[in-house]
Amino acid sequence: MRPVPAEGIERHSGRYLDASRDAVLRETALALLAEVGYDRLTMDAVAARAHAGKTTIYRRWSGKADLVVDALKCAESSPEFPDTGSLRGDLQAVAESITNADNQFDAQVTIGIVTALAHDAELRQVFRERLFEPRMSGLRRVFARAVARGEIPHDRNLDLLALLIPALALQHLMTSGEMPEAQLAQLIMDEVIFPLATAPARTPNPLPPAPSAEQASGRP
Amino acid sequence: MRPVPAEGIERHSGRYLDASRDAVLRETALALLAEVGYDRLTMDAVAARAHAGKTTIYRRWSGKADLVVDALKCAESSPEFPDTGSLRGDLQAVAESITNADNQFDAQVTIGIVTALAHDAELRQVFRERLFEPRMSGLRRVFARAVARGEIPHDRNLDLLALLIPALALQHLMTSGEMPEAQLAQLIMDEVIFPLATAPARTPNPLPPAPSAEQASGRP
DNA sequence: ACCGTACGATACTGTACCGTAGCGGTACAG
DNA sequence: CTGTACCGCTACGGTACAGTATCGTACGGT
Repeated sequence: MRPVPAEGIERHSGRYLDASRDAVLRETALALLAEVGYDRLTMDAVAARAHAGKTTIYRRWSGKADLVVDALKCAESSPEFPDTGSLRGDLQAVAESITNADNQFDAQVTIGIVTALAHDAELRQVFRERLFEPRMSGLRRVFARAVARGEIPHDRNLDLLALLIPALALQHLMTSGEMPEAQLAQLIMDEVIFPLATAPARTPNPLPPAPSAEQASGRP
Repeated sequence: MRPVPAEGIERHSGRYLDASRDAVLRETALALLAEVGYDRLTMDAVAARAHAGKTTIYRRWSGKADLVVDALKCAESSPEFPDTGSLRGDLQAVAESITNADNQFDAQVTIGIVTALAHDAELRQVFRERLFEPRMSGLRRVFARAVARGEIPHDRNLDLLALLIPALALQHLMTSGEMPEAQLAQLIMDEVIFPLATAPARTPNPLPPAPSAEQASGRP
């Protein structure tokens, strides 16, 4: 993501930047971000935990914001869910993945930058591209497979369906301080995601489909 | 919430604490909390905006955390939705309320304390009691009315249903920086909340109801 | 009237952090 | 081999903030 010299600074001769320190510093920054959040993250703490001098950090990044954004950009996520052959099996795998370490870590990172997200558009974009979208597309693929199998009707909005899972997980994390237990995750799958995904097409419902939110005037 | 003398401090004679300053300071703290978040909120800013001396603050509260928690405790919310006579009408009212000022303010406050929430159990409890639960019970009443009308089957989990609305709103706020537009709120109601609430009872579904999340062993 | 206290305003102390500079020591290019 | 620039480490100046102290003033019981 960042070539050997930091900016347009020309290096003439002598030693080059030790690329192995880059990764260590990025990982340390991310770990601290998850632990204490953006505002309480200090450069001294990053340097101390990475057993690095602060000079080594500032030789690579211009400051805290630059370091954190770059660390987020370089953190790759693993958003792939196995194809178990059925929607119910896939959703069970998703439910179990919610409690695993990677997801916990991402969630803590998310909590850590929420405040900064509120007034930093660049950070918001990085968050969406690097944390949010990868999770979402993994989930979307789960639902797309189920549509292909014929388990989900074609009129279903898969984006909306996928959106529900991280939204509920994050809310639970905020209100309880911990990610959902496997039991709650399973409950959400059984009582929200699965029924909503597999309910019969909406034509039999005794009301108009209202495809694009009509501005409701009076209602009898 | 806080009687005239701050703590067990006995006041003997002379002037009493001006109760009208309490409310002003609490409102100012809450406003700043919504604007900049807990970590960036400073006592100097509260004092300056309230045209008060810092002494006046510290005479009432022991510090920043105490002030913010007390301000949250004293902030009452207005969680009542009108009964329009139908679930669809009620949900439209809910959708519209999402974009109004009170809700916007509460959401900004929520964002402002998310980071602190992550490692402060007391604050988390106050948040749940004062911000989260009032909203939730307002929503639960909407669904309870619909059950009474016969619009929602009795097997539906109303808590889970109510949970979806703030979860999606908050996630949208985090990823986009703004609360959902009326159009998106309406879409959520039409495509998620309403179908999930009013879908026929789950017995016709080709799978067991799984009423209390059975620890899924192997699935064939 | 008097006295004690709240009030706003300002100044102050102590701490925590950011970002830079300087220290030996060391690795790599020429 | 020599010079340059990296490395970790420590120290420093500058700034921002929490919380306290102090001042003159305005109240309000007694």
